[in-house]
Amino acid sequence: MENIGNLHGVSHSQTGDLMSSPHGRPSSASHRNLVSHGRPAMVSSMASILEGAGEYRADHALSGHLHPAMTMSCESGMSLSSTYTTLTPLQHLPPISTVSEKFHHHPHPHPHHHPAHQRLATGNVSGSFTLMRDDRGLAPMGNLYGHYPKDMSGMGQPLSPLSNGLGSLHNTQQTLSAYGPGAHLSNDKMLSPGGFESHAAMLSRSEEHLARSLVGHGPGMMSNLNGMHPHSHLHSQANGSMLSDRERQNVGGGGQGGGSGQVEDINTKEVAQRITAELKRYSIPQAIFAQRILCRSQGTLSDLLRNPKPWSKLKSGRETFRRMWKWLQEPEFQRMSALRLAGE
DNA sequence: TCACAGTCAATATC
DNA sequence: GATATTGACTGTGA
Repeated sequence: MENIGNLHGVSHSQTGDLMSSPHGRPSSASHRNLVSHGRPAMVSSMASILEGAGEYRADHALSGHLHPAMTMSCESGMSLSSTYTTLTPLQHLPPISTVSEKFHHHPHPHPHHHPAHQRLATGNVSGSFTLMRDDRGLAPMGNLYGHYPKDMSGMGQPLSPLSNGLGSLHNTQQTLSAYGPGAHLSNDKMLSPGGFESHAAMLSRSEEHLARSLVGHGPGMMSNLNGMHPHSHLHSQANGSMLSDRERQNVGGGGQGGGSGQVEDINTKEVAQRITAELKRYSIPQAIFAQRILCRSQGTLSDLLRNPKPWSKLKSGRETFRRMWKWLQEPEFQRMSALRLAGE
């Protein structure tokens, strides 16, 4: 937490909103500990990042400072708006029907509110990181990459093995420079500003590609997804605010943007495969990802990744896939930040 | 009331 | 330690 948090004065009241687990099952506090486990040696780096996770929110204050979008993920329905800019309250993932609603802190008959749990913000996938977050995110990232030397070197290139578009996403990472004008990057080393521009074009293309591959419908789809257009998307990224465009669109678009409802069709199998690949790539334990990004348990994530149901057959479960999809859409840097922040 | 979907938590397995 | 499996629970809709 570092500095970033301070920047945002926002606190999410909402925390409460999402607090309860979707089903309100009586979970015990223990549950929240999930996060804590995840720290394999391999993931040491990640672990460091995620580490804080264990204590959800005692220091909520911190999180409060964070960009709302980030911190609250789960609670806020993830929808946080992700915005690179702090100022723009954008959009959001539509409240996940399930989660968001359920998370509403209304007095549940069930005792299970695990405050801790729910509060944990899981990353909002939607992303929303503001520039400031860069610092935080980056540092950890470096560690992560440590595991993957190759990848690192390849920052310029698609980090991910995924053939389709993830690579592009990764590239986006380079955009970091954009995000944070160098300011705090010192520690982050890795992201060399250099590649960013050169990759801009690539990014745009790749992202577009990715979106398509993941989403069942054609172009129309994209627009539906969170209201983002591949093209606009790109531009913004180049500027370091990739989300801003989308957000704007969402905002303007109509309400829902956020998403949750807008996506018509996501290729769940593809998303599952990509998520699996990304988790492996960065040595991110399922438990961590599930908890922080999806607000779900490790078992649930494992099942979803291994046995993804067709989008058409999903109901409330779509929300979980949307979150995964959203996460994939984020630049690498943001993804990591989300994991980390959520943990904090 | 019942069936189903989604999830959790415990446990087994790798 | 991480992941996969599974039984049980809860919410929703017919």
